[in-house]
Amino acid sequence: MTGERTYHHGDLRRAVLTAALDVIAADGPDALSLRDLARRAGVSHAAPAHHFKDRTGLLTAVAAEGYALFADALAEAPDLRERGVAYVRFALGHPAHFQVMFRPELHRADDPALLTARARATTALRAGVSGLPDASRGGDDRLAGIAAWSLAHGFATLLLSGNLDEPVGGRDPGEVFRALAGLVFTQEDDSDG
Amino acid sequence: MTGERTYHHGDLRRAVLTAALDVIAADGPDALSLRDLARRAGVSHAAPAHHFKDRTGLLTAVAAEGYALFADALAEAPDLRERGVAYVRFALGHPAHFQVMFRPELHRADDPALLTARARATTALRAGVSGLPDASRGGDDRLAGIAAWSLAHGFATLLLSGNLDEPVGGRDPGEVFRALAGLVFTQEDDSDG
DNA sequence: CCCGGAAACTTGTCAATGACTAGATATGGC
DNA sequence: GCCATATCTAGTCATTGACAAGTTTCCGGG
Repeated sequence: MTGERTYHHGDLRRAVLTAALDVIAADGPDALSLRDLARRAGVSHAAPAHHFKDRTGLLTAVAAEGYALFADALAEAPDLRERGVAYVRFALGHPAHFQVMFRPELHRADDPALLTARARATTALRAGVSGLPDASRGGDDRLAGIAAWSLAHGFATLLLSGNLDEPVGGRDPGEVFRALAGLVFTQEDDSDG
Repeated sequence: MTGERTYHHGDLRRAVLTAALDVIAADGPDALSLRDLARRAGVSHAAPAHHFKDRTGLLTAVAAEGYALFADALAEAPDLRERGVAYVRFALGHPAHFQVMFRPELHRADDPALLTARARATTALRAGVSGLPDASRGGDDRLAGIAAWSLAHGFATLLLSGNLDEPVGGRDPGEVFRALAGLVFTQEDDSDG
């Protein structure tokens, strides 16, 4: 399978998508060039457009795939704190997806696949707020949700942009976030430990 | 002064910088084109390069100016909570600066002006952590600092990307953040109210 | 078997851009 | 008044995204 060049690539869509993730993870979405991806896949410069329409289409596909994976990752977390840990781990484990997901100006806002996947992720994200102990909520679920999301998102974002390199040191970021959450949301009991 | 076209613009550097801020605030840094800025300033397409070297140079200048303004804004805040409020207000009040500041891949990392301004902002940012009541710190200043920064940065970032439009509604984001901080850092007394 | 339509891919082209070079013009110190 | 220099112009090149039109392969119906 590797090396056979027929007129039909076989799975050009996946190949381009994967190459795009490599480039984005290494140099950010701005460095993405359709023509470069075509070269990597060994096809003509216009071939990718057939699968993604244009650059925005490709990035929209990346975002949609990202939100789908994100929703899965969040759904596996048992409680709010672990959801936060999963949030951070996803950002570090899928930096390309994550970066593109939270840059709406890169997307086709009305793409059906994107909307569906994002809705699923949003649901998974909100699911856990009611699990917070009362003392931490201060009686306002919505505010607590914003706080939790902001904390996880800020931590993940700062990590990805290299702004927390020394403070975190070599420690596992997931663990650091667990400590953060413990510090910030006064854990009285919650589910497990 | 408006309309006089001499060979020398007068203050092309400032004019290009200001135009750049407009474009970035409206359409993000990706939409920035040196040639477009030149057109807006009424000069030839290569004129901006003389002041900023290249696109990266311009964005580096934006980031440097942003960090300088940011440091000033943070320095005026009396305590940690207000520093967070100032953080959020800065992000919303200077969206172009803020966006560029936290996208290191857009900068010339070794630019002296950038390094100086960022160092000043970092100092201002860290200054307030020791002001936290003990119960909130959990004995770890560094962790509390990360928590505070993550919360403010996450909230600001999510706001700017349009992800908190409905939850925040029409309320003043600074006020919302004040509430967030009160919820998250169990305020026992702190300075003012 | 083959035939026709559709999907996948190629080739060619255009306008826009960033970067670079060389040259023209104004400015300010002396 | 004069010259070094900062500022700006004009011209060029390679790269890119987008689009149009043509070519090759695939696949299902007859």
